[in-house]
Amino acid sequence: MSKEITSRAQDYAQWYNDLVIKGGLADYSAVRGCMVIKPYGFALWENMQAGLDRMFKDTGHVNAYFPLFIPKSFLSKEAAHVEGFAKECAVVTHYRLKNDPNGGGVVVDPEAKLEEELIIRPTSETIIWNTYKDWIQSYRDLPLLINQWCNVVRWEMRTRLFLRTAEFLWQEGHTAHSTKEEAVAEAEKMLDVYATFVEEFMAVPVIRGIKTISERFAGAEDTYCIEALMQDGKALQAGTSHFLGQNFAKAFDVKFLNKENQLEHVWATSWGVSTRLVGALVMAHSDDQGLILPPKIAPLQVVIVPVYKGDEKKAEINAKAKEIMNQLKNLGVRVKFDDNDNNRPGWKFAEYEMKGVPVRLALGARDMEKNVIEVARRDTKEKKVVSLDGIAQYVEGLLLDIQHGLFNKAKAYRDAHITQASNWDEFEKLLDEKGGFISAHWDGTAETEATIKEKTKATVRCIPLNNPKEDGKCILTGKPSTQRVLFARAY
RNA sequence: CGGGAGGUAGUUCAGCCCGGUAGAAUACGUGGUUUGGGACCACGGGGUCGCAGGUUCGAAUCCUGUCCUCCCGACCA
Repeated sequence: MSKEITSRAQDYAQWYNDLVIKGGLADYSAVRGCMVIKPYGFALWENMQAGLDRMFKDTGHVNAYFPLFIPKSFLSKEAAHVEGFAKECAVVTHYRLKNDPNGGGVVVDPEAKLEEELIIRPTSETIIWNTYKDWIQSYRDLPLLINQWCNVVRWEMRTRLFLRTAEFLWQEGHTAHSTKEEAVAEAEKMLDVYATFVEEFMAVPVIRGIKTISERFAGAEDTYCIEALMQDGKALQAGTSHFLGQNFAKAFDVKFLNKENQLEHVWATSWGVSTRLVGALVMAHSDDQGLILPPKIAPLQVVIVPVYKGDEKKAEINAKAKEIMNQLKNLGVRVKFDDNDNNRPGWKFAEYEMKGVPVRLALGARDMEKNVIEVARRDTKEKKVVSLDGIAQYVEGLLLDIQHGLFNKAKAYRDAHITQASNWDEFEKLLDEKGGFISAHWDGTAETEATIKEKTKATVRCIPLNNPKEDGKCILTGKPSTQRVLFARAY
């Protein structure tokens, strides 16, 4: 009762906020644009980190850590890069405080002005390439495949929990290669890692694609992306991978001697996903009762709720519940036995639904007599009475079913929301009435893209990889086009 | 950064227009009865009313400034 959630139909944005706050994922903080990630939300992020980190290691990457502060002069070395980030950088100008002589607490000590200001990293290309310069001499030093897990700061005008905050957590991979082909292959490989992770762990289907020039990363030659679709029909960029060409190598003078003993600039990539993934997860699966989390990354996969009638069966029920908990633990299932006596079963049912725990087991005296247990799955709300014999294996299988069920449901929704538009009226109508991705011809110019954005707020989300060629006419200008691209309104 | 709304008990909010002892529900603590979809009774603890100034005999209430949040826009992962 005290934790009612606004329905999606009533106010989608408020629904999302309610889930994040009432589901215990995060809190607002005293700092503008910054949030506190609470233990339950952080556990989600940790599970994402664990899955991704394993995949990075399996593809030959190692972790390192570079400074939070970047000398201002570094940022200006790559023209497009500065352009892209200059407007949203936090700058450190002083290094000391002192007591206010007027008694107003502490003030910045004007004596302690930094000779060169430090930028709090919005991303680390510059500091990393400045470092790589010293690490790379020969083709034998390549490829250099490094990732870092860290926080970054981008001073955003308008923030939303997880989706866009001034400070956020992410990983950024930065690699150096001896050939263009190898660097492009790396960028594509990491996009594939992201897509696999998001689909298999988060159960969120994505479209792999390439960004248009106006949407690509500042300083990149090509930006690859995975785009997901949220339940309100808006697209969300879930991860990006960039082929940086030799832009940063040239800006920071990073050269290597090739086998022919000639100096060449190295080829680069960078790629990242952030805590934004938590937002994507929430919006992809959840319903009006609360969160729905896929088993593979749910902090808690199973909860066991005991149901008593008086005290006499209590010890017996608890003993059995603990036995089931241990069986599940032995199978590697993240399980909790909630024997808290302060809340009644009904309260617990609602609470764990809000928190999105995939499977709930309820065990009472009636069940004990019949050697059964009630199994409820969060995604479909289906309840079933199942024999206690082999219950752990049953639950293990059910978790897999739920994982697949969530993905299939999200994919069916996504596929049903990729619609072709053949003329402008249809295009606008689809955006307003149906949402989702609109597959349409575009003349390939930035001007047209900008005009469409101005008129409809929709942008080209991506040109899908392996996009079929097809002659057609631009939806706006009627000029010739060789392929359809995906438009959508986006987060 | 523009427009709108808001900040009072852990939470949701009333009180503010019209200045005069800070309230409700819920949550929390204790005891008891309960427990198959958000239990009930009794007693109890808890708020310098976002913060800082000002007006006043007196400010949650009026004035000024400032910080933070939400929604809509411009910008963006």
